[in-house]
Amino acid sequence: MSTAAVADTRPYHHGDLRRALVDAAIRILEREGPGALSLRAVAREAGVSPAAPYHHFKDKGELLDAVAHVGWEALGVAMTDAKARSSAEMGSMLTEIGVSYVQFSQDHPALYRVMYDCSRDKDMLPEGIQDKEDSAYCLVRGAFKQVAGDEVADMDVELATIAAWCAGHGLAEMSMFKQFAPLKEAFGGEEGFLRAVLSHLGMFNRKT
Amino acid sequence: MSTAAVADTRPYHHGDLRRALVDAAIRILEREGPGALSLRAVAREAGVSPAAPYHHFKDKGELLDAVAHVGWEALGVAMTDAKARSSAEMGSMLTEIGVSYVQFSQDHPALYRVMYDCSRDKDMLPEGIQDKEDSAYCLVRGAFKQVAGDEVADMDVELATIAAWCAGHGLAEMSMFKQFAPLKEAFGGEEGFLRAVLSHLGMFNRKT
DNA sequence: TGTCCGATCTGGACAGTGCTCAGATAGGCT
DNA sequence: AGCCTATCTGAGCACTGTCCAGATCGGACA
Repeated sequence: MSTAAVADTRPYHHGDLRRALVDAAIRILEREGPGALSLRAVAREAGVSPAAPYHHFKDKGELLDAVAHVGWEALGVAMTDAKARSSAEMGSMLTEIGVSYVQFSQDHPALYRVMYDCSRDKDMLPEGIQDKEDSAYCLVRGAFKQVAGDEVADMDVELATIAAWCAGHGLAEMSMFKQFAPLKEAFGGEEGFLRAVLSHLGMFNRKT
Repeated sequence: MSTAAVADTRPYHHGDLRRALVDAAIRILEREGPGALSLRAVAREAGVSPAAPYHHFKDKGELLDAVAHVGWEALGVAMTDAKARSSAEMGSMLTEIGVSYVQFSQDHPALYRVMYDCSRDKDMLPEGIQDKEDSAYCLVRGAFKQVAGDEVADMDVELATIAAWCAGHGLAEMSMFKQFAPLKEAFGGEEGFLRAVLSHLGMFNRKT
């Protein structure tokens, strides 16, 4: 096959295989779930031999890291949008951001799982993900600082941010299980349920 | 047979292999982590052929379900203990339960992960796990009801319980990442950090 | 322009996995 | 005793992640 490759879909030295592989992985993730995400399946989806990915990623984990990176970017965009959308009414900002976070996890459950599973030890992650996660984290903390005002200590803002992030992540994971179906119905769907739960987080410290 | 028929699974000619397999799995989990938990490795650890487990579990997932079942039982015990230990000072009960939950996840991270990963759809879980999870869930709800008193609607208690569970699970997962190391130090270790975060959950709804 | 180098890609191979199945083994029942 | 059934084994299938020797091609250098 020495000629006629010009107009064909694949130029045999792929233009940007790295990118194509990440795209293929995300496509498989959304279509068939995390269980179907094998390196060979990704190569197959990209129309390339099973060994080809190894010229762009050290191993499967590194591919997953790249996928996670894309995920964190998308989540950051969603949360930034939510913040912007709610800036008019200050008090609801945190709720809007929280809802957008959980909503993202519901819209892209497989991708969301990869974002947290991709590496055992987050300190070892390539800085890309850390950055993005960090930037989303900073976005939440910034919102807290705005809402809390000046009378609150920095440490409290920090802890509240962590607490909110944990609550969001926990709610995101729990919402993937179908257990809350009746409650969701009672609150007029997914979003209503999320808002209701979010608004009850304070009860944890209720004084008697 | 006068031992109250404790294990309903009848013993057979090579011992109680079902139980031995679950134990072997947990041993591998604690020793080498979830990545090393293959069905063949479990069989190897139990000193049995790779096909033997299939006479006691339909597939790998069913073994994992059995492992998760043991995990939920242990978690239930830990939380019940924490509740009993704190009953003197009512206000701290929820915090104590929460701390014991997160502590358990830190003490048995691999087991904890299996407890939530073992099945895609929690509604499809064998009733054993559902029961245990349910019973732990009821324990938390009961504590909330005690703390909140009578003036609070049942629905609010329900939502608060869910919120607390989500927060606990989120904190448990987040704490597995090493990112909070400096903060943990600032609060005198794991437990101090947990208590601090837990006590800040209410800030999520701070009014401005 | 022609030649060669190094990055890219392939086919084949290896060990390990989940799972199935025909047969071996050995308790417990009549 | 003799059978029956649950239990266990070994071989084998399709799949996986990973590595390797070689094929192929783009672009730099002559």
